[in-house]
Amino acid sequence: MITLPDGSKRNFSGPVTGFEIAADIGPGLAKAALAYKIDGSLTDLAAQVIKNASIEIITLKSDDDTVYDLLRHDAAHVMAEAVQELYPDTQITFGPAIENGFYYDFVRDEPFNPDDLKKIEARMKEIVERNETITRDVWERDKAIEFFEKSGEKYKAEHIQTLESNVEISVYRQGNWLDLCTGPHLPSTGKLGTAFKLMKVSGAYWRGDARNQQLQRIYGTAWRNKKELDFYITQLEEAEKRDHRRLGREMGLFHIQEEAVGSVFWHEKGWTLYRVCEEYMRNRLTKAGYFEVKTPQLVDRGLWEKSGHWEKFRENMFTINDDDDRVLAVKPMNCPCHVQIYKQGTTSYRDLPLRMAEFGSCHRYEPSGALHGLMRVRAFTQDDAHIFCTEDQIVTETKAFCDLLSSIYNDFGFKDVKVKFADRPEVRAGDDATWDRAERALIDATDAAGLDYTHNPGEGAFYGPKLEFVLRDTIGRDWQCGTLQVDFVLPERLDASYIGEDGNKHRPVMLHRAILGSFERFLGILIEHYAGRFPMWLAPVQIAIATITNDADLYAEKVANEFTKAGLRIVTDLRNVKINYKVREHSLDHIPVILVVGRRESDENTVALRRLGSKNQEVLALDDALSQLIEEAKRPDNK
RNA sequence: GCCGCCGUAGCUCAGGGGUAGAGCGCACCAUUGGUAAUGGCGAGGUCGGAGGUUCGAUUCCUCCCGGCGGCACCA
Repeated sequence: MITLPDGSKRNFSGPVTGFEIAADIGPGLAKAALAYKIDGSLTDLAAQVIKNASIEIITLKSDDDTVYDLLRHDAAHVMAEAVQELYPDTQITFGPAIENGFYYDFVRDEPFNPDDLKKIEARMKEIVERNETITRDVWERDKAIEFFEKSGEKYKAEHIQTLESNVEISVYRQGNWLDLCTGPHLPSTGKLGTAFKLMKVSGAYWRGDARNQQLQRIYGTAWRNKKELDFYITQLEEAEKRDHRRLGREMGLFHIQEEAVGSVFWHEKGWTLYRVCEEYMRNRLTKAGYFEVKTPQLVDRGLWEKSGHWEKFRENMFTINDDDDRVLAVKPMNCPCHVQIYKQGTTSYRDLPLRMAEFGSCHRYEPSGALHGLMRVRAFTQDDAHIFCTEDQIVTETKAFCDLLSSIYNDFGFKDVKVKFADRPEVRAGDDATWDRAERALIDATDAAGLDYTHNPGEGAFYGPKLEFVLRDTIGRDWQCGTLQVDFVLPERLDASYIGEDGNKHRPVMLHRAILGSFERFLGILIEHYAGRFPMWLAPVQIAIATITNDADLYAEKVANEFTKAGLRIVTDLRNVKINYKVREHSLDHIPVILVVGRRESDENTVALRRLGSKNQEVLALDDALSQLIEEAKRPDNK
């Protein structure tokens, strides 16, 4: 007895395959069937159902994820078959479906180049054309190992050996090619269709470990039809247009050059954006009870040895040998310096919590391959702060921090924020009892703050567990920005204390926390989030005042003066070019508002207001435009 | 750091063993115009750097630097 998704039932006298069920329902379905689900688990069409079950036939029209996984996994196999046909000296390893596509990792002495990709893609299409039947066999473990050893597939053989002994060894065959694989797969290579494209070659380590051999990975994308493929390609092109490195150049925000790899040259407009964010943050922090400090860039290695950084973070630190044979490190973090400020004088329990903030300029030696525009730099500024408090205060401080953080993300236009709880890593400072306490405290605080969170095991900082705050941008990408870390270790190592109610010395707890993370990275995210079209309060230039003819110059200057006096950031465009040209230029510059003034406006004391992205304009009295735009341009913390 | 690709004008890119070309931008001239490109004219390049092969290298080879895409890394 088989139950279909619509609730209807069909009887079969004995075991049947998915294909037979589909055929029983109708020839069209039999032709379209790709795989089927038995009681929800995806299976090859050729597999049999032997008991009563509810089943669902999967076709190209079924639920997206399942179909894509099938197509993409098959695409990986077809690609591997093509590669081994073209380059017989190649070994296969793994080739899964991934988001938007697939990849396969190969072992081959010669590198694959872009020309090879074209050839492979063409061969893949031939294999689809051949419509090879895909069949599944179950092999004995030893036989499988022997087979792969003999055919020179060392990695496959090695992989089987690492599998648990009770794991079924299944092999999928298509034409003359076969692969060790758990499946499921399409019934034949023809079902893959041709809506796929090979995208790029890269290196990848065997089992993801940099100590292992590096394999050659070929990435591809695969879709249900050409239309979807084209849409995806177009999307990639659109994403490229909002790339912050491109917008940074086009909008004159910043640049990076080879004499200062990993460091940013902020141009006037970019620096304006930066300052707006910094002033906004400073104001929010002050209102939230923080005070601001500034600590040295170069600090003797002795302090880093005490803090544990010299041991745990040495390879990421820039160091300098001064003339007196001292070794100084350019600070990669601000925490040890903050403890030094904390330790000046004596602290009473009455002083706690102390919320010490710094827009701390840090340098870290990041691996060259990791550098990426503003997103990953070697010189950056954190919106860093350390809250020195008692253990009892962790909960309220955490809650207050979470509230502050969501309010700030909201102001920047990020509504979707997720929280991850990261607990003790393998390499850590402090004993297990301390970690138990720290993790307990942070979980309690998180619960008290009413946050939903997911677990991120083993990803805590070396000195304590942390909350990671992940925001999602307009095009659905996730960015980890904020963090809150509970630290019982550093106060101990650097001997920070306070005098308690009982008159004795106690250790404070340190909460390390950041909201934006680094200004550089956060601005990169903002640029891409808004695709350069910033809301008024962030826009480096808020208003362009453009004249129609020189008759309006005097009036335009008067308008400009009014807006400048009101603190708005404007440009005045009196050039002798057509208004169309001016509108185009300022629109391409992503200036949110263009005020056009001509003879008419000059006579009537008005402005013609046009917003970025709109073709309409609105004529307003100058005073009205002024008060309206002043209101719109207010920083959210001043509203 | 590793693998692959790339480096030609400010930007985007073409070219290719005989010292370079387009579009946009920029400068200048004309044009004073009503909401996303007015027309003309001109300047601008040690072809990433250093070696090598060659009569001759921007072009071919080697090394270095940097960029891009992945991988690894990301307190």
